Amino acid sequence: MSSTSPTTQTDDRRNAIIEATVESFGKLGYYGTSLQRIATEVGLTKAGVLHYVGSKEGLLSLVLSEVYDKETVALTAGMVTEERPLIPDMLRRVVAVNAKRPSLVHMFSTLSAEALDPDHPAHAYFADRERQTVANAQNINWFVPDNVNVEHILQASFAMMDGIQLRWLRSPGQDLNAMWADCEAALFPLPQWNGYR
Amino acid sequence: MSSTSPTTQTDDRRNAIIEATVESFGKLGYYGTSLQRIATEVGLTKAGVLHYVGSKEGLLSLVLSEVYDKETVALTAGMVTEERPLIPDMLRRVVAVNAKRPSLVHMFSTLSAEALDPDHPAHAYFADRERQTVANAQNINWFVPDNVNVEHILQASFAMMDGIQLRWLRSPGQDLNAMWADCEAALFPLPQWNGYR
DNA sequence: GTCTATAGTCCGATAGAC
DNA sequence: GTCTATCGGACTATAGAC
Repeated sequence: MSSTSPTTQTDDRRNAIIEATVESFGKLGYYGTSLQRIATEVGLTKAGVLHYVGSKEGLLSLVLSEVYDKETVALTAGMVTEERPLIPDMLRRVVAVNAKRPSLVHMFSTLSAEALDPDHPAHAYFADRERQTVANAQNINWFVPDNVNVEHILQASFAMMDGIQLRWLRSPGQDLNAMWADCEAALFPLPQWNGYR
Repeated sequence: MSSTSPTTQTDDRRNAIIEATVESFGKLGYYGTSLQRIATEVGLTKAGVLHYVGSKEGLLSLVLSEVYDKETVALTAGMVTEERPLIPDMLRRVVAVNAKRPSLVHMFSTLSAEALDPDHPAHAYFADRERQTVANAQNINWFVPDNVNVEHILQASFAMMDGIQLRWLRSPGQDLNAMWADCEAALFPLPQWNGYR
């Protein structure tokens, strides 16, 4: 073994393909994206790109699986061990992460709408993802005021987050964290949620 | 003048084109929809469809303008004259209308995500629509509890509605009105909003 | 690992017959 | 008003040279 960081050039290509794909899926969706576009972006031919991803659906699998491991799991799972986990606190952290990755949020927003159609190649992925997000969060022993329905507030919160992210992406120059702060004030009004957020 | 209902057959074609387009834009988006698909659906050739709509962008203008007049304006505008307009009440009415038009909601959800991209032919339409929705609602003298920020609660509510409609469309067989009832309970908690919803 | 070449299909749009 | 025919181009994917 002559190299300590193996296949660096191949990995660079892979990463370039992923980056270009995230950008294009966000902007044009899966149907609107062509292999030629990705190829041009990374300086290859169509055949060159296909060598890496096998097919157009391979592009999709690549970006979805790549992102899944790195983002979705770690965030909520990390709060299982906290002593006094607060829902508004968790939501604020998710938003803070997303605020730094607009292109990823853009891709997920575009694909998740396109994938409402049951025939879309990513439909099952997004349906599972929705189920898992709520299910994961419900495994935590949240510290909330009396008479609060945890399932309902989680569902409502994640729905609002999707909607506010769409608005954030539509109007450039806005601060997602600030927009969410206003949402938090509406979702967790202060007499009731004093000490719980 | 020999006919009392003029150009009936032409109008029928137009309506068939609109219906097929709403369906296809929802399922496949603007980029994913082909004139051939619409033509096949309404029993014409591509050239036949182009006779009615001029171009592919004409399809888009057709469905957006057709829907705009009939839906968006009437709903919130009608509450300006009410004596004691309630925000939760208005939202419930909007949801009730949408619950009966899943294909329209589907089209708007898909296109509004696709049109996040500033180069999308419907980008300006959706940006204006977002501005107008909040602006219209702010012209009403809502009856709300003290210490409630009307602008924030409206923005948060419409964002949540977008998100819950995505979830509704993703999982068939759910009742949108029931899903929204849970959201309403979270957004307008009962000690504070007693008598205001 | 990357290329060229090509197959085969589909695209939006136009011209012109009827 | 609807058709056929056609243009020029884009698409995914494969085969095979280097």
